[in-house]
Amino acid sequence: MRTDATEVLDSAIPVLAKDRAASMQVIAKRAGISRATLVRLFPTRQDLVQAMAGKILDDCDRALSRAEADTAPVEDVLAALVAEYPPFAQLWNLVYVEPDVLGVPEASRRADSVFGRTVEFFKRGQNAGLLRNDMPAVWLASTFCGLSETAWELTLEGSMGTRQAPDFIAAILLRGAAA
Amino acid sequence: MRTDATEVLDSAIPVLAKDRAASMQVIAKRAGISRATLVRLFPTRQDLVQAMAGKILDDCDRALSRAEADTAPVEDVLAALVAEYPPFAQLWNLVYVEPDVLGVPEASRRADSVFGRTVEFFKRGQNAGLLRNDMPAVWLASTFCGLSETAWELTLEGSMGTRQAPDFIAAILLRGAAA
DNA sequence: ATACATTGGGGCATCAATGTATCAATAGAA
DNA sequence: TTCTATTGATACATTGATGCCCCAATGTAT
Repeated sequence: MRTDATEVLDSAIPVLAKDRAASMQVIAKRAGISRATLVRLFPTRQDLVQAMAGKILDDCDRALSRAEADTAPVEDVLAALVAEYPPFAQLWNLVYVEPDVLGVPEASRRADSVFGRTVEFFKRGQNAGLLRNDMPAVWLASTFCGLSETAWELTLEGSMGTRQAPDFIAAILLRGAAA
Repeated sequence: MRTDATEVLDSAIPVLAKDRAASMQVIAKRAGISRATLVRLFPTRQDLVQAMAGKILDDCDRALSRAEADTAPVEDVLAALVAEYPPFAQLWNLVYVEPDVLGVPEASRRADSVFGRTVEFFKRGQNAGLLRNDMPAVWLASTFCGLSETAWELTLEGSMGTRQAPDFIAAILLRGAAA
């Protein structure tokens, strides 16, 4: 039964989200494997963290590419992007904080690139008249990522259902919390 | 020139926000003091972190007490609370993540209490008809804290002015990002 | 059934951060 | 100026995580 590296990464993400200083021991236990096997898959902690970041960035990449290519009305494209919020939550929560990522120029550059594309997408929303034009797109993109992170944590914690999260993000993002 | 513990804490907060694993060495340097002095002020790392959490919780406490006692229209009270967003951003960013806080029952209990009062305040906003009633108050309170964190990070990073932050939070929180 | 590959467990050296202690330099009050 | 308190610098032992290695146990393919 060969262990699947991707599954290990998936189980490691919420662990590191809870405690960024979680030891390899703890991460392995949560993944249901021994520390030895974990080390075999990811020789150093940096390798693990960067693989995680890589996976998250890949997911963001795919979602953004779909959004960029989509020719449907901007509001529909935005809804589709919101439906794929988890990697953006993780981008905000892990990638953009972990020193092992920011310390490596190449990984850091890639993270910036992904976020830059997110900003561009929100600019497109502004130009289409869907999003407010009185604040820079960077703020809007950050709001999206931040809301995603909030929703993601609420689901991890249990006070929000996974299926409710996209609606929550879309509702607050577009209309806010006013009655 | 006796070193002021509060100033040290204030300078330590953004450092730990950037890198939660920052060493005492780094924290001391950022505060402009030697590691020896830092250790004298806070004998263990736990002492430092808990003092930080204590200060943040105190600030939240004060802001909440003012909001609870304020008899002005709810929208004005909310605006006043939003104007004091930093401690809530830090609550979300540091207190609610640091194992050295969550691990200590008393500190953890206090954090929960503060957040509980925040939720109560948003319930009040719902009952007054100001805030939407189709989602639990916990979601709204989390949204507020999350938006505060986003705004705070944007100011730390430099892409948002300190004076713009409250308006940003209030605008998104109430009306969202739609045009 | 046999051979091969992968895992789990344990031991061990290393390293960085931590916590503790000491002492000279210096700022501020008497 | 003198005395006292506080700081900065340095050294040291301890601790916990890490990275590396080996070997027995287990699973898988031929």
